Amino acid sequence: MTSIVETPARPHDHGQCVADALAAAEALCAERGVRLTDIRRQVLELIWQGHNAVKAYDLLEMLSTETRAAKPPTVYRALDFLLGQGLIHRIESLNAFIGCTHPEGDHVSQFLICDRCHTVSEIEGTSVEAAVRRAAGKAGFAISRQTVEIHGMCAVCRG
Amino acid sequence: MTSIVETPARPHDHGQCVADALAAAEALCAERGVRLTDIRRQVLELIWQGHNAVKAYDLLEMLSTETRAAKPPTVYRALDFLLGQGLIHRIESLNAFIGCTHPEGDHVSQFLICDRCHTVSEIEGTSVEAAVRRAAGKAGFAISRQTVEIHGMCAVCRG
DNA sequence: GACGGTTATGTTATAGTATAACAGCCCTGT
DNA sequence: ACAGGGCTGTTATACTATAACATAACCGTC
Repeated sequence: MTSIVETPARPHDHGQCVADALAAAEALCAERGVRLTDIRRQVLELIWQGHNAVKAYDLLEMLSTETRAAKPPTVYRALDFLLGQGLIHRIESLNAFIGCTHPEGDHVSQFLICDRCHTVSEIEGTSVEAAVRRAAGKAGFAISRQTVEIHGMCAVCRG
Repeated sequence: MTSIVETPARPHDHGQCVADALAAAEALCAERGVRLTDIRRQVLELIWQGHNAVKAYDLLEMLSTETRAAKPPTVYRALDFLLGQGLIHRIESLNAFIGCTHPEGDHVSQFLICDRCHTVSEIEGTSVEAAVRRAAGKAGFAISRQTVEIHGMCAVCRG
């Protein structure tokens, strides 16, 4: 079931978030010579409807019209593309996807996930990453991908 | 701040690992007054067949005999029990399960996952956790659960 | 040892997540 | 225009997980 969760998190001009994200996506794709097609842009925009993670089948439903039902590969292909370009992240512990807040440049993905309002925010700063790197280094382990997902309750929900 | 990482990929007496894990599970369940039934023990033992994460439907297959096929709820219930008792962990990024190496006492679960040999090791030590806690604290975020899964290549596979 | 409550397992069905494989269309460069 | 590659449509299916209800096993009490 589709449910676009209102994010109680700090009020802000969310239209601006969406506009910024889409503009950045346009620019990056142009720069890289890849195509941000209609479907891909639509999916990205739908994911950006809030600061919460969105599930593939909810996107599927949102993409469907009265006359035509979108099918899974359509949305999964768009998601694969957006993941590949670093425009979205996958939240493993939710089987869901969220817009990346700074798609220019590589960065690890580390999230604070509020289990009450479902807001997902990226952890800023490098200290967690540095600690992970040190721990991995000690084990002689070569990192290729980090998944850091912290569940709990955000400041707003704690009141 | 030391992070001791186990290196299970190296040769070792794995029978001892399994025996230790089962003995610890017996002891903990007895102490807590919960029942480590046949199915639960079987599932735990199957998960401990190696230091790699095991998928639910693989367990299902391993539990099935020629005459009788085990069904999903059977294995998922056992997994739920084992998770609840802290005897196994779930690896979100693999949809799979792995034996916990120190089930006594609470601890966060943080893993190094080799994408070549599929060995999963727990990161011991508190430095990553401490960094996560600091980052969450800065955001006023109350942690309830951490998922830290680092993919890459282990020392054995690199060397 | 029968009884009744609780916990565990069996069984059927279905929900939810994701990809394979092939066909056809559209963009782009020549 | 046309050829090639990339994108989308479509069908089918694999994989992951849970709901709901029926039956059986355990356990303390009488």
